Amino acid sequence: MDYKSTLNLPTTGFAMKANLAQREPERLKRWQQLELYQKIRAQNQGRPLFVLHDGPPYANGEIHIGHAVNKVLKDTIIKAKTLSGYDAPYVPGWDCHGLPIELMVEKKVGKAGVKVSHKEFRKACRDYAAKQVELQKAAFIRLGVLGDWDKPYLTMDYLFEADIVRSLAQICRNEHISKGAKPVHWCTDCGSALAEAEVEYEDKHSPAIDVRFSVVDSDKFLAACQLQPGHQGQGPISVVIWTTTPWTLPANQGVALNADMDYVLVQCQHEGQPERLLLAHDLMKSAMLRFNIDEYHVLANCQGAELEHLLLQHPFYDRQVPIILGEHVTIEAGTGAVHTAPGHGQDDYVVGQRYGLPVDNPVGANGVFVPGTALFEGMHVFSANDKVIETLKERGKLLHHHALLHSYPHCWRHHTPIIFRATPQWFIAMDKNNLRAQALTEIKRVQWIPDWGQARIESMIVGRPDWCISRQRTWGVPITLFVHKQTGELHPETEQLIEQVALRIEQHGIDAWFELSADELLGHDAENYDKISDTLDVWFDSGVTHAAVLARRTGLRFPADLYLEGSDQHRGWFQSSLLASVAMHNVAPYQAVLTHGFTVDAKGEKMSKSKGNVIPPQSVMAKLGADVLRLWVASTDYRGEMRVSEEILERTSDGYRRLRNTARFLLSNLADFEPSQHLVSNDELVALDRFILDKAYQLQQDVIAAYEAYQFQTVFQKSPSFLRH
RNA sequence: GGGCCUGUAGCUCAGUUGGUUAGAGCGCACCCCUGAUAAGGGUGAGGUCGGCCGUUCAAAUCGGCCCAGGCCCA
Repeated sequence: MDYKSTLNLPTTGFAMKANLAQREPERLKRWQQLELYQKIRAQNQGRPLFVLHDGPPYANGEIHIGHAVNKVLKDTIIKAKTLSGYDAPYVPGWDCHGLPIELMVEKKVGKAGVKVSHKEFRKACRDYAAKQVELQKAAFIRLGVLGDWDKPYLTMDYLFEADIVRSLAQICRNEHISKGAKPVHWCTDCGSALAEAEVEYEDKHSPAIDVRFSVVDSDKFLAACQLQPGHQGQGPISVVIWTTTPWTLPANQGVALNADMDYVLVQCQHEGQPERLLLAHDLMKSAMLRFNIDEYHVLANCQGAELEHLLLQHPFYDRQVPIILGEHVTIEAGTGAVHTAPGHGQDDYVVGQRYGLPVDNPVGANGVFVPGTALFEGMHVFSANDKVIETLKERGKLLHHHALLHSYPHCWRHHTPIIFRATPQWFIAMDKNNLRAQALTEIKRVQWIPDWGQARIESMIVGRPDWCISRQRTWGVPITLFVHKQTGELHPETEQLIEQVALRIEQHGIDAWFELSADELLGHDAENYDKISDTLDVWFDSGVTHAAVLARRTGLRFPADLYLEGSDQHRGWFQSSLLASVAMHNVAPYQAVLTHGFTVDAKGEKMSKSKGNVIPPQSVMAKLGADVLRLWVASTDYRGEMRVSEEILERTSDGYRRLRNTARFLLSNLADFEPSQHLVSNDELVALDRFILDKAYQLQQDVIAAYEAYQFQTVFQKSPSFLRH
């Protein structure tokens, strides 16, 4: 006899075994064949719009687990919003220009302008980026992320490139652009700027010198040191600086001390003459030893901060330079006083900006002092070292001189020492036309999740220097400006000219600018103008996605409802997007910004290849399935660091099985349930049923509230808890 | 070195304005079931709430210092 029909056995097509690794790809294929994303778009048309704008990952390399976290969070929100009745499109994008791609391509085809033409090089970059996009796209699809994968946005699309240029034009029109100078790594053999990655450190012999900067007003100086009357010592007073680049002294504009460091004024005799020297307390002994001075005593102690703004005499030029304060001054070497040439050093530049010091650059592209440079014109910087030392000696400013072997940046191609050299650059000026203030106003209007994001980005905006948007690179969107050769002014028709260029770029991509001859647009006037050959910082590209995507595509909207990225983007994309958008439209490009933390290992430490604690998403998907990876993301509080390990994923997998089995049990029990026949009205339900229905309703409300607040870990916590009842 | 953030059972998380023996799910141990079976049920163990010092009648919760870690700078 067959008892099977007499028993209430589970009846369901819902398999017990998930077998995710095998079955997920089949399901994804079905979604694709169904054109599921497009169907959802069509069906939800007319519903309230919810725009989550995708921040473009950089198109280089396999995705790592951080990418997975980011995309899964976005996808979860998109799907939850869709279920809540919104039209929630998702247009993924990629960041395609920039140095990392150039470097990869250089390895394959050689340097632009050397082995291949710039045009061929750009073509190779475009092809390379396209391949990387496909690679990452496949991984994102495999993750189960639903979106417009057929029509993503690429910052290298011709139309996108044209819109970048148009955005620049608008920012120009709103008068936020300024031209300035900034020190960059410079190879005098290449005659060009080098990127960070093109610099290699090698040992080099340099002359190390200690130089006197005489105090201009002794009384004022002594008062600042709070020196007791009658114990003031005697002889000239100097602040002593130590440097290994004597050739940068012609560009000196200040002497930096550390505000919190202790300094001493020392009475001593040098070559028979009494004098007083200011040195860092902790470096006094080593300095005196170096100067070969045995007898000395301390006249006064003070902190660096007390000497701020006092004036010093430049050692060989007729100018006075201020004492300034900078955190970069340390007691590692030297005297505790740092000669500052804003045109020849990064730290010097930054601190110089703070004090409004001029960015003086007397050195030409070939490393030779430009005509008009007193004492040194026509000399190459490294051979000028001797002349500088000689000059200092003549004027009694040289305290000591010795040779030093140290690690020094070199050009990776020529293996010759490089210099820092200020070159003309384009900036988005933070304080021109109210940009910083308006950005800060807009920040207050935005909802920051978690809320400390606001303080974080605020302090960054308050403190940041002007945004240098120019790069001297090949694979980037050109700064399409014409500058008057004599006056340095932009062409009066700039706005209209840029639109003409943009139209050409729409047709032929960025090559259209590089191949353009100025007289095509300017006619006879071309001879009076320089056509800028700089490219834009890639952060500018991604910073204007709101213009090139949100405002451009139908079905989207500017500003977006939500931007969602890792917390590093407070300095990156959130900031570049905010500044670009405020510079263009005076408003933030987003209503809300959500950040997630970084993935770390079981011990809470950073993942790295060398530590061997990296968890590739590909292997998780292959072993446990994308849904387990997604459930891990959903179950983790993303506000802080997110821990992942084999064990954590195993636990997640356990949780997944439990959820799955419960769903199967419910489905099988409902297999023969016909609502029209079997539905029981509320007042006929037994108390236990009413109790559980109420519980279920409460849970539902909690879950909806958790989704609204983007707190997926709450959903994950509460659901199994309920299932126990 | 600076700004911001994190630190509650093996794992993931709750813990409301400071107030009784600090909770949940998973895992673990033991037991039961063996027609929901790569399942299910029951019982139980497990925590110096990162550390120290304060404020308070009372601190996981408030304040200070420190430790470990993360992001961004220097």
